[in-house]
Amino acid sequence: MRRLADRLGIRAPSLYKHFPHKAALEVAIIIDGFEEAAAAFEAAEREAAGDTADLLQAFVATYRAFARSHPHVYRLMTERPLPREQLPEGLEARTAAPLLRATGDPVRARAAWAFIHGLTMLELNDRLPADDLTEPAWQVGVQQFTPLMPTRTAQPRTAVNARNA
Amino acid sequence: MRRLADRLGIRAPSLYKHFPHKAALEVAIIIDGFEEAAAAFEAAEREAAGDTADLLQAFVATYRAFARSHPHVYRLMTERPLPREQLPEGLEARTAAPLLRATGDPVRARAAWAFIHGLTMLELNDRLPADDLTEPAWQVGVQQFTPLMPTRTAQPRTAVNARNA
DNA sequence: GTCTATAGTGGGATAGAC
DNA sequence: GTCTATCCCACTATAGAC
Repeated sequence: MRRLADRLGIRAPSLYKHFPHKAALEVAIIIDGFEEAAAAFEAAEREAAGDTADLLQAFVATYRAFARSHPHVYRLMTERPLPREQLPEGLEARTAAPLLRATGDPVRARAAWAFIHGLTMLELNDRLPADDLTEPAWQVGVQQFTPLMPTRTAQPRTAVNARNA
Repeated sequence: MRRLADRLGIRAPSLYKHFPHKAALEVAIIIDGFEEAAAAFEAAEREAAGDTADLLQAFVATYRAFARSHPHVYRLMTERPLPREQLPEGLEARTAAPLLRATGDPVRARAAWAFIHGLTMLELNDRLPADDLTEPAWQVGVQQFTPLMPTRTAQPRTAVNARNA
Protein backbone atom coordinates (compact mmCIF):
# COMPACT_ATOMS: atom_id res chain seq x y z
CA MET A 1 0.00 0.00 0.00
CA ARG A 2 2.81 2.41 0.84
CA ARG A 3 4.69 1.73 -2.37
CA LEU A 4 1.55 2.16 -4.45
CA ALA A 5 0.77 5.43 -2.68
CA ASP A 6 4.29 6.64 -3.40
CA ARG A 7 3.78 5.95 -7.09
CA LEU A 8 0.55 7.91 -7.00
CA GLY A 9 2.19 10.79 -5.19
CA ILE A 10 -0.01 10.46 -2.11
CA ARG A 11 0.30 8.94 1.37
CA ALA A 12 -0.74 5.39 2.11
CA PRO A 13 -3.72 6.23 4.35
CA SER A 14 -5.30 8.22 1.52
CA LEU A 15 -5.79 4.99 -0.41
CA TYR A 16 -8.42 4.03 2.14
CA LYS A 17 -10.61 6.91 0.92
CA HIS A 18 -10.82 5.06 -2.42
CA PHE A 19 -10.85 1.41 -1.34
CA PRO A 20 -12.13 -0.04 1.94
CA HIS A 21 -9.17 -2.41 2.27
CA LYS A 22 -6.28 -3.93 0.40
CA ALA A 23 -8.30 -6.87 -0.95
CA ALA A 24 -10.77 -4.54 -2.68
CA LEU A 25 -7.93 -2.73 -4.40
CA GLU A 26 -6.51 -6.05 -5.54
CA VAL A 27 -9.85 -7.08 -7.02
CA ALA A 28 -9.90 -3.86 -9.06
CA ILE A 29 -6.39 -4.61 -10.34
CA ILE A 30 -7.39 -8.19 -11.18
CA ILE A 31 -10.43 -7.01 -13.16
CA ASP A 32 -8.28 -4.54 -15.08
CA GLY A 33 -5.83 -7.35 -15.80
CA PHE A 34 -8.50 -9.68 -17.14
CA GLU A 35 -9.95 -6.98 -19.36
CA GLU A 36 -6.57 -6.10 -20.80
CA ALA A 37 -5.67 -9.77 -21.32
CA ALA A 38 -9.01 -10.59 -22.95
CA ALA A 39 -8.67 -7.65 -25.35
CA ALA A 40 -5.12 -8.70 -26.24
CA PHE A 41 -6.15 -12.32 -26.84
CA GLU A 42 -9.04 -11.22 -29.02
CA ALA A 43 -6.81 -8.92 -31.04
CA ALA A 44 -4.29 -11.70 -31.57
CA GLU A 45 -7.10 -13.98 -32.69
CA ARG A 46 -8.26 -11.42 -35.24
CA GLU A 47 -4.75 -10.97 -36.59
CA ALA A 48 -4.31 -14.74 -37.01
CA ALA A 49 -7.69 -14.81 -38.76
CA GLY A 50 -8.37 -17.87 -40.87
CA ASP A 51 -4.94 -19.31 -40.20
CA THR A 52 -6.31 -21.87 -37.77
CA ALA A 53 -3.02 -23.71 -37.44
CA ASP A 54 -1.35 -20.66 -35.95
CA LEU A 55 -4.17 -19.61 -33.62
CA LEU A 56 -2.53 -21.25 -30.62
CA GLN A 57 0.88 -19.95 -31.60
CA ALA A 58 -0.48 -16.40 -31.65
CA PHE A 59 -2.31 -16.90 -28.36
CA VAL A 60 0.80 -18.16 -26.60
CA ALA A 61 2.90 -15.26 -27.83
CA THR A 62 0.29 -12.81 -26.53
CA TYR A 63 -0.08 -14.63 -23.21
CA ARG A 64 3.67 -14.59 -22.62
CA ALA A 65 3.87 -10.92 -23.50
CA PHE A 66 1.09 -10.09 -21.07
CA ALA A 67 2.68 -12.01 -18.20
CA ARG A 68 6.11 -10.51 -18.84
CA SER A 69 4.86 -6.94 -19.05
CA HIS A 70 2.65 -7.22 -15.93
CA PRO A 71 4.28 -9.87 -13.74
CA HIS A 72 2.71 -8.70 -10.48
CA VAL A 73 -0.75 -8.43 -11.99
CA TYR A 74 -0.29 -11.86 -13.54
CA ARG A 75 0.54 -13.28 -10.11
CA LEU A 76 -2.52 -11.64 -8.59
CA MET A 77 -4.60 -13.20 -11.36
CA THR A 78 -3.25 -16.75 -11.06
CA GLU A 79 -1.59 -17.46 -7.72
CA ARG A 80 -4.71 -17.36 -5.57
CA PRO A 81 -8.32 -18.43 -5.72
CA LEU A 82 -10.19 -16.12 -8.10
CA PRO A 83 -12.72 -13.89 -6.30
CA ARG A 84 -15.27 -14.92 -8.95
CA GLU A 85 -18.26 -13.44 -7.17
CA GLN A 86 -16.63 -9.99 -7.36
CA LEU A 87 -15.79 -10.22 -11.08
CA PRO A 88 -18.04 -8.82 -13.82
CA GLU A 89 -20.34 -11.50 -15.19
CA GLY A 90 -18.72 -13.39 -18.05
CA LEU A 91 -15.27 -11.81 -17.79
CA GLU A 92 -13.49 -15.05 -16.89
CA ALA A 93 -15.26 -16.90 -19.73
CA ARG A 94 -14.47 -14.12 -22.18
CA THR A 95 -10.79 -14.25 -21.30
CA ALA A 96 -10.75 -18.02 -21.64
CA ALA A 97 -12.63 -18.14 -24.94
CA PRO A 98 -9.73 -17.50 -27.35
CA LEU A 99 -7.76 -20.43 -25.95
CA LEU A 100 -10.87 -22.56 -26.14
CA ARG A 101 -11.18 -21.73 -29.83
CA ALA A 102 -7.46 -22.26 -30.43
CA THR A 103 -7.47 -25.74 -28.88
CA GLY A 104 -10.94 -26.75 -30.02
CA ASP A 105 -11.97 -28.45 -26.80
CA PRO A 106 -12.43 -27.46 -23.14
CA VAL A 107 -10.32 -30.31 -21.78
CA ARG A 108 -7.49 -29.63 -24.19
CA ALA A 109 -7.82 -25.93 -23.34
CA ARG A 110 -7.31 -26.64 -19.65
CA ALA A 111 -4.30 -28.84 -20.36
CA ALA A 112 -2.85 -26.23 -22.70
CA TRP A 113 -3.41 -23.50 -20.11
CA ALA A 114 -1.60 -25.58 -17.50
CA PHE A 115 1.37 -25.93 -19.85
CA ILE A 116 1.43 -22.22 -20.72
CA HIS A 117 0.97 -21.11 -17.11
CA GLY A 118 3.56 -23.58 -15.87
CA LEU A 119 6.27 -22.45 -18.26
CA THR A 120 5.30 -18.81 -17.69
CA MET A 121 5.67 -19.14 -13.92
CA LEU A 122 8.94 -21.06 -14.18
CA GLU A 123 10.23 -18.21 -16.35
CA LEU A 124 8.86 -15.43 -14.11
CA ASN A 125 10.41 -17.11 -11.08
CA ASP A 126 13.72 -17.56 -12.87
CA ARG A 127 13.54 -21.22 -11.94
CA LEU A 128 14.68 -22.81 -15.22
CA PRO A 129 18.28 -23.82 -15.90
CA ALA A 130 20.19 -21.46 -18.18
CA ASP A 131 20.17 -23.76 -21.18
CA ASP A 132 18.63 -23.64 -24.66
CA LEU A 133 15.75 -26.02 -23.99
CA THR A 134 13.02 -23.57 -23.03
CA GLU A 135 12.27 -21.95 -26.38
CA PRO A 136 12.06 -25.33 -28.12
CA ALA A 137 9.86 -26.53 -25.25
CA TRP A 138 7.45 -23.65 -25.94
CA GLN A 139 7.29 -24.79 -29.54
CA VAL A 140 6.75 -28.43 -28.62
CA GLY A 141 3.92 -27.48 -26.29
CA VAL A 142 2.23 -25.31 -28.90
CA GLN A 143 2.51 -28.14 -31.37
CA GLN A 144 1.14 -30.75 -28.95
CA PHE A 145 -1.95 -28.73 -28.14
CA THR A 146 -2.68 -27.46 -31.63
CA PRO A 147 -5.65 -29.43 -33.00
CA LEU A 148 -4.90 -31.54 -36.05
CA MET A 149 -8.10 -30.52 -37.79
CA PRO A 150 -9.23 -26.92 -38.31
CA THR A 151 -11.18 -25.94 -35.21
CA ARG A 152 -14.35 -24.86 -36.95
CA THR A 153 -14.91 -28.18 -38.72
CA ALA A 154 -13.50 -30.44 -36.04
CA GLN A 155 -15.56 -28.77 -33.31
CA PRO A 156 -19.01 -27.98 -34.72
CA ARG A 157 -21.20 -25.70 -32.65
CA THR A 158 -23.14 -28.40 -30.85
CA ALA A 159 -25.17 -27.48 -27.79
CA VAL A 160 -22.45 -28.92 -25.57
CA ASN A 161 -19.65 -26.99 -27.22
CA ALA A 162 -21.63 -23.78 -27.10
CA ARG A 163 -22.29 -24.22 -23.38
CA ASN A 164 -18.65 -24.94 -22.64
CA ALA A 165 -17.58 -21.95 -24.65
CA MET B 1 10.98 -19.47 12.08
CA ARG B 2 8.71 -19.17 15.12
CA ARG B 3 6.25 -21.73 13.81
CA LEU B 4 9.02 -24.17 13.04
CA ALA B 5 10.54 -23.64 16.46
CA ASP B 6 7.15 -24.27 18.04
CA ARG B 7 6.90 -27.57 16.19
CA LEU B 8 10.33 -28.54 17.45
CA GLY B 9 9.45 -27.54 21.00
CA ILE B 10 12.08 -24.80 21.19
CA ARG B 11 12.16 -21.01 20.84
CA ALA B 12 12.82 -19.31 17.53
CA PRO B 13 16.22 -17.83 18.43
CA SER B 14 17.54 -21.31 19.21
CA LEU B 15 17.27 -22.17 15.52
CA TYR B 16 20.18 -19.83 14.89
CA LYS B 17 22.46 -22.20 16.80
CA HIS B 18 21.81 -24.76 14.04
CA PHE B 19 21.57 -22.56 10.94
CA PRO B 20 23.22 -19.19 10.34
CA HIS B 21 20.09 -17.71 8.77
CA LYS B 22 16.72 -18.57 7.33
CA ALA B 23 18.03 -19.12 3.81
CA ALA B 24 20.44 -21.84 4.97
CA LEU B 25 17.60 -23.67 6.68
CA GLU B 26 15.56 -23.45 3.50
CA VAL B 27 18.39 -24.93 1.46
CA ALA B 28 18.48 -27.91 3.81
CA ILE B 29 14.73 -28.39 3.38
CA ILE B 30 15.04 -28.10 -0.40
CA ILE B 31 17.79 -30.74 -0.50
CA ASP B 32 15.66 -33.08 1.60
CA GLY B 33 12.76 -32.46 -0.76
CA PHE B 34 14.78 -33.27 -3.86
CA GLU B 35 16.13 -36.45 -2.34
CA GLU B 36 12.69 -37.64 -1.33
CA ALA B 37 11.21 -36.73 -4.72
CA ALA B 38 14.03 -38.42 -6.63
CA ALA B 39 13.63 -41.61 -4.59
CA ALA B 40 9.87 -41.60 -5.17
CA PHE B 41 10.26 -41.06 -8.93
CA GLU B 42 12.81 -43.85 -9.15
CA ALA B 43 10.57 -46.22 -7.21
CA ALA B 44 7.62 -45.42 -9.49
CA GLU B 45 9.85 -46.06 -12.49
CA ARG B 46 10.84 -49.47 -11.15
CA GLU B 47 7.22 -50.41 -10.49
CA ALA B 48 6.21 -49.44 -14.03
CA ALA B 49 9.14 -51.48 -15.30
CA GLY B 50 8.98 -52.48 -18.94
CA ASP B 51 5.57 -50.93 -19.40
CA THR B 52 7.02 -47.97 -21.28
CA ALA B 53 3.64 -46.59 -22.25
CA ASP B 54 2.71 -46.02 -18.62
CA LEU B 55 6.03 -44.60 -17.47
CA LEU B 56 4.80 -41.03 -17.73
CA GLN B 57 1.47 -41.91 -16.17
CA ALA B 58 3.27 -43.37 -13.15
CA PHE B 59 5.61 -40.38 -12.93
CA VAL B 60 2.76 -37.90 -12.94
CA ALA B 61 0.86 -39.75 -10.22
CA THR B 62 4.00 -39.74 -8.05
CA TYR B 63 4.75 -36.08 -8.76
CA ARG B 64 1.22 -35.03 -7.82
CA ALA B 65 1.34 -37.08 -4.64
CA PHE B 66 4.64 -35.48 -3.65
CA ALA B 67 3.38 -31.94 -4.23
CA ARG B 68 0.14 -32.58 -2.37
CA SER B 69 1.78 -34.18 0.64
CA HIS B 70 4.49 -31.48 0.94
CA PRO B 71 2.97 -28.31 -0.53
CA HIS B 72 5.28 -25.89 1.28
CA VAL B 73 8.39 -27.86 0.40
CA TYR B 74 7.20 -28.07 -3.19
CA ARG B 75 6.85 -24.28 -3.28
CA LEU B 76 10.34 -23.84 -1.85
CA MET B 77 11.62 -26.15 -4.58
CA THR B 78 9.87 -24.50 -7.51
CA GLU B 79 8.80 -20.91 -6.81
CA ARG B 80 12.26 -19.37 -6.64
CA PRO B 81 15.59 -19.62 -8.38
CA LEU B 82 17.26 -22.87 -7.35
CA PRO B 83 20.38 -22.32 -5.19
CA ARG B 84 22.20 -24.77 -7.47
CA GLU B 85 25.66 -24.02 -6.12
CA GLN B 86 24.51 -25.16 -2.66
CA LEU B 87 22.95 -28.42 -3.86
CA PRO B 88 24.79 -31.76 -3.86
CA GLU B 89 26.41 -32.44 -7.24
CA GLY B 90 24.01 -34.23 -9.57
CA LEU B 91 20.94 -34.04 -7.36
CA GLU B 92 18.94 -31.86 -9.74
CA ALA B 93 19.84 -34.11 -12.71
CA ARG B 94 19.02 -37.25 -10.73
CA THR B 95 15.57 -35.89 -9.86
CA ALA B 96 14.95 -34.89 -13.47
CA ALA B 97 16.14 -38.18 -14.98
CA PRO B 98 12.95 -40.24 -14.59
CA LEU B 99 10.88 -37.67 -16.49
CA LEU B 100 13.59 -37.53 -19.13
CA ARG B 101 13.30 -41.28 -19.59
CA ALA B 102 9.49 -41.17 -19.55
CA THR B 103 9.32 -38.54 -22.29
CA GLY B 104 12.33 -39.72 -24.27
CA ASP B 105 13.72 -36.28 -25.03
CA PRO B 106 15.00 -33.27 -23.05
CA VAL B 107 12.81 -30.75 -24.85
CA ARG B 108 9.68 -32.85 -24.44
CA ALA B 109 10.68 -33.38 -20.80
CA ARG B 110 10.80 -29.63 -20.20
CA ALA B 111 7.44 -29.11 -21.88
CA ALA B 112 5.93 -31.99 -19.91
CA TRP B 113 7.35 -30.61 -16.67
CA ALA B 114 5.82 -27.22 -17.43
CA PHE B 115 2.44 -28.88 -17.91
CA ILE B 116 2.71 -30.95 -14.75
CA HIS B 117 4.00 -28.04 -12.67
CA GLY B 118 1.38 -25.70 -14.06
CA LEU B 119 -1.55 -27.92 -13.24
CA THR B 120 -0.01 -28.77 -9.88
CA MET B 121 0.31 -25.10 -8.92
CA LEU B 122 -3.18 -24.24 -10.15
CA GLU B 123 -4.46 -27.06 -7.93
CA LEU B 124 -2.31 -26.12 -4.92
CA ASN B 125 -3.46 -22.52 -5.23
CA ASP B 126 -7.09 -23.57 -5.56
CA ARG B 127 -7.24 -21.48 -8.71
CA LEU B 128 -9.19 -23.83 -11.00
CA PRO B 129 -12.96 -23.62 -11.46
CA ALA B 130 -14.93 -26.29 -9.61
CA ASP B 131 -15.80 -28.30 -12.70
CA ASP B 132 -14.97 -31.78 -13.97
CA LEU B 133 -12.36 -30.72 -16.52
CA THR B 134 -9.19 -31.06 -14.49
CA GLU B 135 -8.88 -34.82 -14.17
CA PRO B 136 -9.48 -35.30 -17.91
CA ALA B 137 -6.95 -32.53 -18.54
CA TRP B 138 -4.35 -34.49 -16.54
CA GLN B 139 -5.03 -37.47 -18.77
CA VAL B 140 -4.83 -35.43 -21.97
CA GLY B 141 -1.51 -33.99 -20.90
CA VAL B 142 -0.06 -37.37 -20.04
CA GLN B 143 -1.21 -38.67 -23.40
CA GLN B 144 0.23 -35.70 -25.31
CA PHE B 145 3.68 -36.07 -23.78
CA THR B 146 3.89 -39.85 -23.84
CA PRO B 147 6.25 -40.86 -26.66
CA LEU B 148 4.64 -42.87 -29.43
CA MET B 149 7.56 -45.28 -29.67
CA PRO B 150 9.08 -47.13 -26.70
CA THR B 151 11.72 -44.82 -25.29
CA ARG B 152 14.66 -47.18 -25.53
CA THR B 153 14.33 -47.78 -29.25
CA ALA B 154 13.08 -44.33 -30.20
CA GLN B 155 15.87 -42.58 -28.31
CA PRO B 156 19.07 -44.54 -28.84
CA ARG B 157 21.96 -43.66 -26.58
CA THR B 158 23.70 -41.26 -28.89
CA ALA B 159 26.38 -39.00 -27.52
CA VAL B 160 23.94 -36.10 -27.54
CA ASN B 161 21.25 -37.98 -25.63
CA ALA B 162 23.73 -39.24 -23.08
CA ARG B 163 24.99 -35.73 -22.45
CA ASN B 164 21.48 -34.36 -22.02
CA ALA B 165 20.51 -37.17 -19.70
C1' DG C 1 22.05 -25.52 22.97
C1' DT C 2 18.70 -23.55 25.25
C1' DC C 3 16.63 -19.43 27.13
C1' DT C 4 14.72 -14.17 27.72
C1' DA C 5 14.81 -9.73 26.09
C1' DT C 6 14.96 -6.82 22.49
C1' DA C 7 16.39 -4.51 18.24
C1' DG C 8 14.91 -3.30 13.75
C1' DT C 9 11.95 -3.55 9.67
C1' DG C 10 7.84 -3.53 7.17
C1' DG C 11 3.19 -4.39 6.75
C1' DG C 12 -2.20 -3.06 7.01
C1' DA C 13 -5.19 -0.11 9.00
C1' DT C 14 -7.55 3.79 11.93
C1' DA C 15 -8.26 8.56 14.13
C1' DG C 16 -8.92 12.95 13.46
C1' DA C 17 -7.46 17.57 11.65
C1' DC C 18 -7.73 20.31 7.46
C1' DG D 1 -9.49 13.62 -0.47
C1' DT D 2 -5.54 14.71 1.48
C1' DC D 3 -2.60 14.90 5.45
C1' DT D 4 0.09 13.55 10.16
C1' DA D 5 0.38 10.64 13.87
C1' DT D 6 -0.15 6.35 15.56
C1' DC D 7 -1.52 1.52 16.55
C1' DC D 8 -0.84 -3.23 16.22
C1' DC D 9 0.99 -7.13 14.30
C1' DA D 10 4.37 -10.36 12.19
C1' DC D 11 8.79 -11.27 10.98
C1' DT D 12 14.18 -12.11 11.00
C1' DA D 13 17.89 -11.64 13.71
C1' DT D 14 21.20 -10.45 17.68
C1' DA D 15 22.93 -10.01 22.65
C1' DG D 16 24.01 -12.14 26.44
C1' DA D 17 22.82 -15.10 30.55
C1' DC D 18 22.65 -19.96 31.88
